[in-house]
Amino acid sequence: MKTGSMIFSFLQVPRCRIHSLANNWGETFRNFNNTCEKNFSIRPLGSRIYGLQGGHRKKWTRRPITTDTEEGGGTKSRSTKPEILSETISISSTINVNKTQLGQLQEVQHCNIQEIAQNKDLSSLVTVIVFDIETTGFSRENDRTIEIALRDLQGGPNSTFQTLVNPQRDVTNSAIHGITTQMVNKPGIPRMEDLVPILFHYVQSREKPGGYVLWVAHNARVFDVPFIINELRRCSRQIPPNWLFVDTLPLARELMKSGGTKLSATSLVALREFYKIEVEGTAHRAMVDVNTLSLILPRLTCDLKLTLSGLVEKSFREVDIINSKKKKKNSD
DNA sequence: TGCCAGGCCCTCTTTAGGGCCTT
Repeated sequence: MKTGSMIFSFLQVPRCRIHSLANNWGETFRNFNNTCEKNFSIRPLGSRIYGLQGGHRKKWTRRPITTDTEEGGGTKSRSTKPEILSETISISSTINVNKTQLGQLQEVQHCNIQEIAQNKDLSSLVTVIVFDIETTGFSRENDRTIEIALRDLQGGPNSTFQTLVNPQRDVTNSAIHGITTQMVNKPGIPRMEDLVPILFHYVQSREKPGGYVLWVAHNARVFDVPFIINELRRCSRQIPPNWLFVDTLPLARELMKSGGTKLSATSLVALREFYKIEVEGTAHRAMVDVNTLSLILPRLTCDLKLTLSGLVEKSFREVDIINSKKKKKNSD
């Protein structure tokens, strides 16, 4: 067994001006749970909601093996009361990459979505993670990821994960997201191959025993998921078979088509304006967009009367993308 | 030389084309 260890200080962000988000978050999920069916039991985010802006203050450091988890290790307990947090925080997690464990994970058979969706105890099996990536462009072949952020909607300690990624090439679309070549092309920023085992380990730590991870992103089917698949392939890795994906873009289309709403477009911005969601920070930074979508998701699913089971039924797997590609290739 | 992303959806369509959506 080979174990690689690394310290990942992936957040050094100002925890400030998030009071409204903290309130919205709890309120959103309370309303959502009250309105929707009981089996969609996402808990309100508890005590720790981290700053949403600090893109320029994020810092990756690689250090000798130690653990310093302010939020998650349980060594330091904090109030669960949402509060305005002004100090800069640093979260570190010891990442022990156990290749045997990861190998076992990949041996799990590809899941049957219908069977999962019909599980009576679905909420105890599914971890819902909203995620977003920033990239150097739209091409999954030629472009690279430069930032990744995700939020486990269960909330609680260490419910967010965010880092810049070194693409080992110039960033030519800084005007879109504000991430420059100088910010990511330096030794302190992890390359994708460094990040993947850490990310897998983090996600594994959020999974429920024998459960599934439901990844949610806007335009996930066409952009984020194929992009991630290609990134993993370049690292000789695969999507774990217990990962499912939900694309909120078709959900938005469904809502728009259903009529009775003033939703006029299906972009993330249009949805944010439609639901009157205010989020601190600049759009097109990964964590800001994650927070936006995290607030949109419960409202969107509620409007569509979608339970967790319904959401799982609308999910897709890596193999579905591969199969649809093959299908298209054969029909061309 | 020409292309330079790709899939979904709509319609003035289906033997197609263009807009939307993601960075």
